[in-house]
Amino acid sequence: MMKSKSIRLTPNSYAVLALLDQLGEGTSYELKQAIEVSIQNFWPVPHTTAYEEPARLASGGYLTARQEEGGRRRRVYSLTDSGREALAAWAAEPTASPPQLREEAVLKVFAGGASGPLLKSRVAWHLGKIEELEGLLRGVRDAEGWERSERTLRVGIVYHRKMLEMIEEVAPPED
Amino acid sequence: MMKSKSIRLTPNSYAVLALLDQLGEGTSYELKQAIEVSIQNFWPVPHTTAYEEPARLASGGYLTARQEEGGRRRRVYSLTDSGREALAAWAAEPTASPPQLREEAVLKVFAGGASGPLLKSRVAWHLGKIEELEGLLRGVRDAEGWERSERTLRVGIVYHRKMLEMIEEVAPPED
DNA sequence: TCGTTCACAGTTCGTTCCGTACTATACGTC
DNA sequence: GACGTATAGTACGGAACGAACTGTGAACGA
Repeated sequence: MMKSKSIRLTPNSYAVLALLDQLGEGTSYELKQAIEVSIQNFWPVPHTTAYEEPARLASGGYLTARQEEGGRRRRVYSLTDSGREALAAWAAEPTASPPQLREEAVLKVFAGGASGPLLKSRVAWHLGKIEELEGLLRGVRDAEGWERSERTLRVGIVYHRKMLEMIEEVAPPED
Repeated sequence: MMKSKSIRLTPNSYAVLALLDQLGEGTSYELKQAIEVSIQNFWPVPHTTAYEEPARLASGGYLTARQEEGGRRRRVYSLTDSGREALAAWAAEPTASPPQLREEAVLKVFAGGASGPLLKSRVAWHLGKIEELEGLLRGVRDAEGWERSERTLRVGIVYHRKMLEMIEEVAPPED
């Protein structure tokens, strides 16, 4: 029984727990990669989270770490029972904080910027995103244990399509 | 000429500058209120920003503060030329960081939570949001100098409609 | 007219988040 | 076996954040 510091679990914590739950176990780097093909699109985190958060979680007793043998001797994390419980309890609550949107572009328009150029690159960006997600989707489709990523990728694709529709509605192409 | 510390301007800084530009001048509390009816929907900030950020901006020479006479003797902020310039320069750049979406609910689903209840309250939330924004829109429509708020409110309404469509598409009501 | 209450206004503070910039390791290539 | 480079990982400071708290003034009843 190791004594574990009491830490506060934030949404970022649960994100890491959920990812590790899927992976079974993994290093920070693997976490980072998993983030990129799964939650990044609806729950953005900087890559340092994949290094910092597991350490925090381990100190709280939610993860165990074992050292890899060869090579870089990286730490491989996996959930403890306590971690699994905490994750399940959180996921089971049917409440969630409302979605947040951060749109620097709209902020610029609000500040008096011209919307035209911003919109143009925004459209391109959404199109690129859709392609990217469809690529990831192809890669993930027949891999075992990635059903959840698949679902979130699909949601992502629909989301970006809707955003394109929105842009068209609020600012019909002039020319 | 006061000496002013060199500070880094973040999107939050520009948010405050833009608001003050619209208001002409204002106290932190007025800023806070303005935030709630304007940028909060596409650029969320905690209310403490309305108190902390103006102080930071003033220390950097982008705002001036004068003391109110009676009552609480609150500080009333307004833009300096430097502040106006910085704001204009930022707004004129046609680039913006990509939009970010934070969806705790999707994170929960990803973590194995049931989507049903989450979706239900989400739909209700979007509907409420639409009503709220429409209310604000009515209030703002014929007020002078609120054209920008109006525009962003319209975008907000379309946004929430699109989100409702998205929910319907990815999770058609079962019963 | 004093005290109580309550909504409004503002502050404090510790933690978490975040991005930048940097360092280190493995592995291929010449 | 040095060199380059893609991959992997770290350090760190400042900003963002939210919880909890404090202060202020106006309304009201006693």
